[in-house]
Amino acid sequence: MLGARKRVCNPGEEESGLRRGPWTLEEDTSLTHYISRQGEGRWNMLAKGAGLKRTGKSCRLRWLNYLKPDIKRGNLTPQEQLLILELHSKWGNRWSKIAAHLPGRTDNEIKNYWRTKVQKEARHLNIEANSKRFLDAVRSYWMPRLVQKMEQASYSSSSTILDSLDNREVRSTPSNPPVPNSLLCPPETRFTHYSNLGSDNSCSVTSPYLLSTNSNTISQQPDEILETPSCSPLLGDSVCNNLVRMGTCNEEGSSCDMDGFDVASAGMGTYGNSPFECQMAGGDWVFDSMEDTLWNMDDMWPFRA
DNA sequence: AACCATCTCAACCGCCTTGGC
DNA sequence: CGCCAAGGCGGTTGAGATGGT
Repeated sequence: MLGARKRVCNPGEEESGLRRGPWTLEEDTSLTHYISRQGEGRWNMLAKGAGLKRTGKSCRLRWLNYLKPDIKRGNLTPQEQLLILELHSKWGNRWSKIAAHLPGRTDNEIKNYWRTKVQKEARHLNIEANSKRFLDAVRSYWMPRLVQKMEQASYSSSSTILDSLDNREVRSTPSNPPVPNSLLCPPETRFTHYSNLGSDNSCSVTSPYLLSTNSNTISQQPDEILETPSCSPLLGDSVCNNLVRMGTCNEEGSSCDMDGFDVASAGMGTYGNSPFECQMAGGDWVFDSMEDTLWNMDDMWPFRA
């Protein structure tokens, strides 16, 4: 991990006597010890009490984003990425709200992930990151692959996905090229190609996911998708189990209820009952572009070469 | 080896909300 | 009601790490 760093306009102490910039080990220790004795909150008082020449805000941020014991380190798992994508599609840049559904992850981390990975991908595709177009592309292209990878990991290992799925381990190789659609998922999560394009360039399908082989832009009805219930059988037991382990699902009846969000709606299963409306939007460029960028940008999308 | 470009992410900024008075 | 302080949140920055040439 990168060391503590910070833009330092005026390194060291300011005129006010307050320190800024990277935290020292001593400061971290003082803060941690003080909170372990006194608890969190009243940050300005806490800063004084701990003998820190920092603002209360700075202490709070340091604690919540870095020092808190339950903070999870390391790459985001496919499950976590999937959740972020879907929750962001539902809530937008409500980072703290999204983070609340990812145990051990901070809003800052998720925000950074979105900016460095997702927004960059959108730029590559020349799509506005928060646009419906990009959301459609994510849902129909990125999410299915995350689900596929979760399933693969579950099938291939008795250990947890969380343990085994470092993104760097799932890179495509010459023997693991972009997968034909029919092989993308286990049967229960297989995508349905859409067809029957009408003369008006619209179509409708019923499919757990929509993966175009004829490279059309896809749109869908977010509300319908987001209201679909619970972990469906489409998701597969292994993935559900891992989501339960994450605290994302509850075990009873494979129901995933998270303050209105359910994992199935996170592109993991019950798209199947929602009719999709798809429209042509200028031909092949989106998915052609995705093929170019998604498969070639290492570590950017989870299934990259 | 040196240089440059790009990426990562900790930390700050400023605005908004909340709660106490 | 208004005022103020504290906390919370999203946006932004930039130092250091990393990769490419």
